[in-house]
Amino acid sequence: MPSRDIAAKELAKAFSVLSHPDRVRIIEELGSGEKDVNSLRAVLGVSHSRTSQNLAVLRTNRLVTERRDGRHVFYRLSQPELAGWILEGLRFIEGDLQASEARLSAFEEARQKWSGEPASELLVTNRD
Amino acid sequence: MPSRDIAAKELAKAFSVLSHPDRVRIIEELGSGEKDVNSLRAVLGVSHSRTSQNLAVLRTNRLVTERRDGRHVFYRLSQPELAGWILEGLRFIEGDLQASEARLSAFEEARQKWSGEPASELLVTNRD
DNA sequence: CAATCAGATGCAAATATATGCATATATGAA
DNA sequence: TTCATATATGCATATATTTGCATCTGATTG
Repeated sequence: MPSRDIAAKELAKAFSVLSHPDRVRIIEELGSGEKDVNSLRAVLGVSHSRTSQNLAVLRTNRLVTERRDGRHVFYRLSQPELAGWILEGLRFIEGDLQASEARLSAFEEARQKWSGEPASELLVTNRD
Repeated sequence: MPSRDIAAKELAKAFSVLSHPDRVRIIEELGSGEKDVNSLRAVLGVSHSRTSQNLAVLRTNRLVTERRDGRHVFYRLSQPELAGWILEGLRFIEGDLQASEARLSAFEEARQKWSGEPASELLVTNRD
């Protein structure tokens, strides 16, 4: 398989990991520091199984890493720079300026949340 | 539905537009200037229907714009920087190692082929 | 110190839904 | 009519969601 096919396939796969609302939200939440499965579940307001399975997708694709502490499993972003890259891309993805209102405001909201302070927790504690 | 949910959904949908190998390839090919449907079809080596349908997805989401010239329809990126941005994303895929040797060199090769000069055509001609 | 129990999470099978693709058909320009 | 492209339809595959069960860990009880 030609190199460009391989690269395109990998890129597409990477994007498909990001193309699920729950996973987007998880990344968003983890942007401000590690969280355990149950708090993610609570914030997202979805079933534990759904939370767990979407975390599995992120984990399998190495977007997050886990840390076990007792009965709880804490997740964090494995490549914080990734969030920055995504952030940059938003303005290209929104295409020309006539993208739908919904999408534009969604991007705006994401920009604000994602560019926020990078996890006080990550900087200070990191106790394990 | 809370605005965060809406936002996450929009973001996810935006990413899903990029989560198909053909569409990634189209974007990268258009990175070096506008092309008509049939040359895209030829480069990708897929059916015309498939080409057209994936172009439709990109068009609907305003990532590309069309220009008709006689019987031919030329496509170009709405935001030319999009191609380069996606290409940068390769490094995150490489980043989470376990990427095989073969894959790494495929990435390298793809990078070279895709990072060609950014469309002299866009700068000069634009004849229509 | 077992033995047991409950909380937190993972995993699997079944079903629902979405997406991709090829074939066929339609449009629009020369 | 023919060429270039677009769209519709139906089927196959993939992805998501729920339900139920398994596992692991820490706490409790006897």
